[in-house]
Amino acid sequence: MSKKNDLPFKCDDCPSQGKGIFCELEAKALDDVGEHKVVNNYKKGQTLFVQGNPPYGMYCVSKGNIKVTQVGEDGKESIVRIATEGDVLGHRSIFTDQYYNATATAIEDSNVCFIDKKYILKLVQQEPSVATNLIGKLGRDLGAAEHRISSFYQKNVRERLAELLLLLKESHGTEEADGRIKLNIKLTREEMASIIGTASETLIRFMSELKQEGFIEQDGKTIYIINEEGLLNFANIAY
Amino acid sequence: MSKKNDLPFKCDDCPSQGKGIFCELEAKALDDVGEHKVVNNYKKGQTLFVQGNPPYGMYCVSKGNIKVTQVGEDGKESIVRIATEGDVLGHRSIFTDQYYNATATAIEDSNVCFIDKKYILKLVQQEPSVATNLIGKLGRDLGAAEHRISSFYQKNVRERLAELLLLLKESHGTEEADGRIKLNIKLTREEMASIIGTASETLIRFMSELKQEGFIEQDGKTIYIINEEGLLNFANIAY
DNA sequence: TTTATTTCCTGATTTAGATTATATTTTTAT
DNA sequence: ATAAAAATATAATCTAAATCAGGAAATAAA
Repeated sequence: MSKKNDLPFKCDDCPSQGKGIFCELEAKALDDVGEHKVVNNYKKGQTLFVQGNPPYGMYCVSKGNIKVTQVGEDGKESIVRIATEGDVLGHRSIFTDQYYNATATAIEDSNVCFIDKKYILKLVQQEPSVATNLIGKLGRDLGAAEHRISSFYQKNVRERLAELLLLLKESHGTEEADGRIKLNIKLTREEMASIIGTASETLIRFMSELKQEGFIEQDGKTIYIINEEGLLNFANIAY
Repeated sequence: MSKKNDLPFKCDDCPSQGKGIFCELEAKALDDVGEHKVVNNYKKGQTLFVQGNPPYGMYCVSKGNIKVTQVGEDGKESIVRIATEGDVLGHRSIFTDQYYNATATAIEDSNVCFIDKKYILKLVQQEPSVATNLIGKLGRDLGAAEHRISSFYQKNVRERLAELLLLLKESHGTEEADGRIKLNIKLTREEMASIIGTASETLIRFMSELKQEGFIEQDGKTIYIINEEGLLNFANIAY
C-alpha cells in the first residue's frame, strides 16, 4: 500500500540485473529498454495475465515470485512453472502468436516490468544478445519442463517432493548462519502439491515424513533444508 | 543400405521447407546454410545423440520421426517429445551450454541435417528471422511440454491417451479416401505408453477399449481415427 | 520353413495414492 | 479481541492403475 510508485526505476538498478535477458546490452540500449517498459507492482494473489487472453507484451520479473498455472476442465490447478527475479513471462505467446495458455499470478508482492510486444519483437531483431538470451531462457525452461515430464512417469510422489525441495534450494535457497538452507519462497501445501501433481493431503503426509526423518525443518511457512545429501539420495537424482 | 548418399541435397529441395527455421532466408543465405550442413541418414533405432554427451551442433529433421527420450535411474524410458519434418533437435543444449539431457533416436528411417554449433550461433546473430523462428519453435515446444505437465495431474490415463491420439492426428494425420484419418507414424505400445506415462499393459487395455467403442481402428501398426468428435469429447479438451 | 524373439493382449492381484472425514492450527476479516 | 475462513494435519477407506503371470500374434533370424 503506502507509496505506490517509487517505481519506475531504471533498468540499471533492477535487482534482476545479471540474470535477465538484457544484461549484455550497453548503457544506451538499456536506457532505451527502460523507456519502453512499465513497472508494475502486484500484490500477492493478483494476476498478470489470464489463460485464453491475447498477449500484448512480455513481462520481466524484477522482484518476487510468480506462479504460472494451467487450469483444467475440472478446475484443478497445475503450477507449470515458477518465475523469479530475472525470469521472463508471456514471451512464449508473443512469438508463437497464440493466446496465453496459462495464467500468471503473484504468489507474493512482486515488481514486474511490462514491455510492449512490438518493441520486444523489434529488440530481438536488432539486438542479437537479447535473442540469444531469450533462446537460452526458453531452452532452460524447456529442459526443466521435459525433466518434469519424465519425473512424473519415473518417480513416485516422495521422490518428486524431494526433487522439488532440491530445485527450490537451487532457485530460492540461501545458507543461514547455522548452516541450514532457507527456502526464500512461501508456497502453500496446495501449491506445492500442484507442482508435483499430487493431492495436498498426500503432500502433507510426505512433508511430515521428511520432517520426522530430519531432512527438513519448518518455521511457520518457511522451509529449511537440513540434510541435502539425504534428499538427493532419496530423490534418486544423479548429478 | 543401397545407395548411401543421393544426399546431400540442397535446402531448397528439403521436404521440411516452409516448416523449418530457415524458410524466411533468401536464396543466397539459404545456400550458405546448405554449405554448412551435413545430411545424415539414420536407420530406425539409430541414435543422433545421447544424454550426457556434449553438443557439437544442431539437428534439423528433413524426413522421418525422431523420439527424444530421458532415461531414469531405474532404466525407465520417457519420451518427452517427438520431432518430425521441420523440427529442430539439440538446439536447447547449444544455447544453454549444457550437455544433452536427452537422447534422440530415429523411430523410422530418417534424414536429418546436422549444422555446426559455431555456424548456428553465428546465424542466429546475423539473421533475425532464424532467431525469431527458433524462439517460436522453442515457445511452442515449451507450451506443449507445459500442457503435458498439467495433463499428468489433471487427466487420467484414458483421457491422456485420447489426447495423444488427437495430437498425433494434428502432427501426423492425413485424411484417407474413406474419410478415416491415418496416423503416419509407427509407435510401439511401449513407446505410446512412455509418452503418456503409463504401463504398456494399461495402455493396451485402453487402446482395446477405444477400438471396441469405435473411436479408432487399426491395420497392422497403423492407427486410424474414426471418431474424432468422440475422442475430443472424451479427452475433456476445450478448443 | 522352422525357430527364436519381440510385441501384443488379457486376466488376477496388489498397491500407491486419491478421496473422504474430522480435528487443529493459522490467517484474515470484522 | 473475537469470529470466520482458510490452511494444515492425521487417519480410514477406496480405487485407478501398476505389477505379475501367461498366452497369442507378429517379426526377425536361422
